[in-house]
Amino acid sequence: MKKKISIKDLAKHVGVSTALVSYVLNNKEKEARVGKETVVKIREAAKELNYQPNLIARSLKSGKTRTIGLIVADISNTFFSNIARIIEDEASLNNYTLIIGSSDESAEKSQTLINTFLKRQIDGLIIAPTVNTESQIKAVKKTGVPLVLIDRYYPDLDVNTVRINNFEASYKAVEHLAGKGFKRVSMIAYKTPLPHMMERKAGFLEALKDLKIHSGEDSIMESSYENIERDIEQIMGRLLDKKEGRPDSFLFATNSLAVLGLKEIVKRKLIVPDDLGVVAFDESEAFDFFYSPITYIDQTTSRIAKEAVKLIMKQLSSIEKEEKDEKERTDIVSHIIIDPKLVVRESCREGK
Amino acid sequence: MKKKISIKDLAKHVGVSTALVSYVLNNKEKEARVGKETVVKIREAAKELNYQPNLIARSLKSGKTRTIGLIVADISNTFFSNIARIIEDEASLNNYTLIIGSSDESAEKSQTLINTFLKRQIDGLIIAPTVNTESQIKAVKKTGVPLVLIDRYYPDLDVNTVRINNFEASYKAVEHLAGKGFKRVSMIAYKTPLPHMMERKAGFLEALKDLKIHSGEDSIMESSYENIERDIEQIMGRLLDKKEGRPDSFLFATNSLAVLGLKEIVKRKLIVPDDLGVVAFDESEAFDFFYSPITYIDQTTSRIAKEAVKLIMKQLSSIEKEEKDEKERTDIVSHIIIDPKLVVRESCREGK
DNA sequence: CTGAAAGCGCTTACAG
DNA sequence: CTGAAAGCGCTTACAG
Repeated sequence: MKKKISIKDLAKHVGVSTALVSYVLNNKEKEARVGKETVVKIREAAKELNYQPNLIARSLKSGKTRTIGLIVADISNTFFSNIARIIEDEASLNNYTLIIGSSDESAEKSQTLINTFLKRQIDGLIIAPTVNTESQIKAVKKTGVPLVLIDRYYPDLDVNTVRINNFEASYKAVEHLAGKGFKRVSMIAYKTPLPHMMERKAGFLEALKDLKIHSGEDSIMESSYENIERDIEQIMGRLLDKKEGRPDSFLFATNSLAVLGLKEIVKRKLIVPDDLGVVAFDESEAFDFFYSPITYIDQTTSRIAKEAVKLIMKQLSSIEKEEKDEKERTDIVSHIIIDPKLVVRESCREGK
Repeated sequence: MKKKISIKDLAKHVGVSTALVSYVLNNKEKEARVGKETVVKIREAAKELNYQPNLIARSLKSGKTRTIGLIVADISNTFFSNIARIIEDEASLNNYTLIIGSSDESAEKSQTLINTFLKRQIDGLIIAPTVNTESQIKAVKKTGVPLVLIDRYYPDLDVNTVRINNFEASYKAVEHLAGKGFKRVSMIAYKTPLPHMMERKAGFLEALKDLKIHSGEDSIMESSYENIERDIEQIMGRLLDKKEGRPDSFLFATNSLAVLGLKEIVKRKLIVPDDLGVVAFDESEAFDFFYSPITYIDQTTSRIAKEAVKLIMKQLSSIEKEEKDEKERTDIVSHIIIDPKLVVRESCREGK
């Protein structure tokens, strides 16, 4: 292992002080009025010795790490990995690096990740928050670290958010199904107090009422996060194997729910959309490949990601400005609410 | 923004030196023989003031960041996001944090990421290398940073790798197709000198020869990485629209190729497996959802990820030991080659 | 135009 | 049992 070379090594090599090396390598030779020849010599030495600055040292000095933390439920879920990818690109454009953590919908893991990231002095934090993390979010907010919630949020917290209009999304989905002649829609959702999910359910119920559709007491069925496979199997079984009053269509509240639900439908050799109409939230390659491509609610992940990074950057630059001007911290909170798009495909053609 | 509190603040608050605080908070009170009461007072103060150590400072001192860098082609690709997820979990078990970058198969981006990660003093690097990055890998190796290549590799480089037996995988796939009576197999692959892809092709060709199958000069068709959508459309068009000698089955060399290829098949209303047999590399939710679930070569992403982290940890602990003993660095390179599993499903039932 | 020095927040060998 | 001090690699105000 070759020892890493430092600014000190460079300084010795050229025969100047470390200060000069630092100025030159940060292109501040003008401000520091460094001699031309010295500049050239330092530059050459840096190249020759393949000098790589130690960003850890710089961070300690500057108090900035140029790192953004991203906490999602599960980075292997397409929805989140798509978002992560765009966030990575946007961050990189601004010279920020991304560190990623998966909370698995566990408040405990979420707390661990938040702590780790804060101790690592991240400059900003983007979170898709999990159940029971309201106090964690509040605590982050109190630290003053730029923060944006994506996808999910807490309405009572005065924190930046980027999300879709979930109520509207569900409403539109039902409207669409109704328009196609479906009469007995069931929604498959998660059992959780998370507001984004509550709103999806509320929009669904409101639409049922307005459109005078209903599907009895089973209109919304809920799965846990922990035992999603078992729960969906059970729920879909109960609904699909009904002798009477079987739903003629489904609204799935996430891509994971849809994927598992569709498996149950296929297992029973029921045909979409002839026997059952289907609309799902989120995207999934699987939706394209189902024999009857699934109509879905596009959350436009790339917009969510871009807006989130933009909000982080905005906060970062206002902090910088305030530090310079020694002004008090002003705190402007934004809520970016994106209009959901219903991407209509084959899975809910005219019902029977 | 509340000022972060440091070890110095704690020391002042309790009325001791920073040294004691550091010892206590690192559970080294015994080695340092700190007084019992002092220990208690320091612990309480730390809790009261909600002290969070600055890991950047610790890293600067220790030279270790407890960070692992992961560079893949694209984190939004299921194959890589699955791997990333397991690596995250394994790293976390060892108290390491993950930073992730996507190279987009570009040697330039790869270099930028490598540089950034090295400057950030990562303790280990896991890379799925891109074309023309052989020299980059060599340079990383020279720095002495623990390194593991996954999925792809360079045979001439003396660097740790974790990968499947690609030759064998293709061979098995063709064997399977042949066994099901398919007689004219085409492989859809990437045009790239990357060895893992070359071997997939070589295994394919060898199997064709051994099994006396052939599909003329079009047995292997190659797409670029850059224009994959356009290329696949063109290639599949050329093969599928043939008047004579149309392939009766396909081996797709990655999940992305398969997904696009299947779209072309569907577009032409050709039926899998009646008209065409299909086997693909990698997993994809889409494979489960195709009306005829796709037979695929399972790369067992979780094993790849776990072995990769294990190799990093092994290097890390041997470095530590050597530092302590002031021994010379010994350099043991491992190649973990995982046996591919063919997961047989519907997409290549008995051919006609 | 250039150098010496302080300091970011920690850790740790050393002295007492 | 405890404190003063050096040092990790950088940046930057200050003095000359």
